[in-house]
Amino acid sequence: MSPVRVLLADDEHLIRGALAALLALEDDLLVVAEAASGPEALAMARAHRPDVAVLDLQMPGADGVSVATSLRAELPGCRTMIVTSHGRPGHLKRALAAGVRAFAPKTVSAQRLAELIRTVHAGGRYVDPELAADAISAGDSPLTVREAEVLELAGDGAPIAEIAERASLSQGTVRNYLSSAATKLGAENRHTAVRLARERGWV
Amino acid sequence: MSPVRVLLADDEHLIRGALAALLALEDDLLVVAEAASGPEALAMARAHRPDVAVLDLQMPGADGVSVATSLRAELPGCRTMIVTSHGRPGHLKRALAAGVRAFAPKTVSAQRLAELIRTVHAGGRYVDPELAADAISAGDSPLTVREAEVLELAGDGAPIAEIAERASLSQGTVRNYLSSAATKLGAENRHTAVRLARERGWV
DNA sequence: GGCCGCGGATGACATTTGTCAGAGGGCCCC
DNA sequence: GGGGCCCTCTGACAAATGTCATCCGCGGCC
Repeated sequence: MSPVRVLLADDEHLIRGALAALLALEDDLLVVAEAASGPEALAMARAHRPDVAVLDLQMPGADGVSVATSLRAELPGCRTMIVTSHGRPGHLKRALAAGVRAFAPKTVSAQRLAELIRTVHAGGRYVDPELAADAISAGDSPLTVREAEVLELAGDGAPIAEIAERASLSQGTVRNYLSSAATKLGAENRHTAVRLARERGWV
Repeated sequence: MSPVRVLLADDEHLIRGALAALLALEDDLLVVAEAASGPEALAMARAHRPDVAVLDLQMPGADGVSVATSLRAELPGCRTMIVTSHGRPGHLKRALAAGVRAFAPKTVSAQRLAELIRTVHAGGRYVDPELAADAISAGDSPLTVREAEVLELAGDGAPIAEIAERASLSQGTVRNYLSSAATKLGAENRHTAVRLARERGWV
C-alpha cells in the first residue's frame, strides 16, 4: 500500500521541521510538501496534490480555514485537518463548515497526530473532545450579522465615529448595535463585548 | 566531553515532543527533562539540574521570563533561553533583565536552535536580530509605574469605577493616568492605548 | 387586505469618559 | 534649601458613549 501523502503548513519553522521529522518516522506517512503561509500552502497543494493537508490555524496571508475552503474547491480529493494552539469555539465551527475533517489542539502528541492523519485519510473525522464541549456550551452566536460586523470594526478600539464611517452607518445606529451586542453578551461596554465575542469565536 | 543537559518547557505537547526528538539527533545534546507548564519546569529543573533550559514564553502557571528569574536564583549554573511565537519588544527586554541568554522566535530551524543551545552553554548570548531591532525602535516605556499599572487594569475593558476600586484610587486619578498614558502613546482612548502598550510589551 | 413580529435605522437624553488646570505632599539630587 | 518629578486628588467642562422610545420596511400569517 502506498503511503499517505501529507502537506504540512505552519509558519513556525521550528515546529514544522520537527513535525516533518517525526512524521517521517512513520512508514505509512510521507510528507511531500511544507509551507509557511496560507498562499504558499495552496501553491504547494496544487503542485504536490497531497492526500491530507495538516494546516495551522494562524498563518500569515490566509488562515487555515480559508486555505481549507480553497482546497476543498480545487482539490476535492485532498482531506484537510486543522491543528492549532488556541482553539476557539467559533473557529471549530467555521472549520467544520469549511469541510475540515479533524480539529485538534497542539497539545496532542505526535503519535496521536499520526493516528489522526490516518483516520482522516481513511475518511474518518475527529474533533478534540474538549474543544467540542466548549463549542457546544458556547452555543451559536446570538448576534445579528450587523451586530457582529460592527463589533468587529470596534475591535481595535476605534471611536464610534470611525466605525460609523467604515460601516457607512449613522453613529446612532452603530451605538445601538454595540449596545444590543453588549447586552446579549452580558458585557458592560463594547470593549468587554469585543473580548467576549472573540473568546467565543463569534467575530 | 559530556553532552549538554537540556530542559525543554513548552505547553504544546506536539512541539515539545517533536523538538525533543530533533535535539536527540544531536550527539552533544541530551534532553533530560520536559515540562508543560511554568511550575512544572521549575520542579523538573530542580530535579534534573540541566545545563540549559529552553523555555516557551507563554505557558500556563508562569511564563518563561518568571521561570527564568526563579531559575537564576535557584540554579545559577543553569543557563536559560526563551523561544516564542510572538516576540514583543518588551518581552525581550524583560527577558534580558531576567538573565536570559538567548531569545529567538519559533521561526528558526531546529538546526539553528541546536546551535543556539551550544552557544548559550558555552557562555554566549544571542538575540534574534529582527526582535532586537524592534526592541530598539520601540525604545523604553515612557509610562510611569502607576500609569502602566492602571493601564493593565484597564486591559479587559473594565469601566473606570472598577479600575479605581481595584487600584484603590479615586476615579479622577484613574482618568488622569489613563489620559496621560494615552497621550504618551499617541492613542485616542484608553483602549487603543492598552493595545499599543501590549504590542510594545510595556504592560 | 390587515395585522404582527423583527431586523434595521434614527434622534433625544443620561451617563461615562477624556481633558485640563491646579494644588498638596513626598522623594531625590544638586 | 530649592528644583524637579511623581503620586494623588479635586473640580469643571467638553466629547464620546450607552440607553431608550420610536419609526420604517418587509415578509409571514390569518
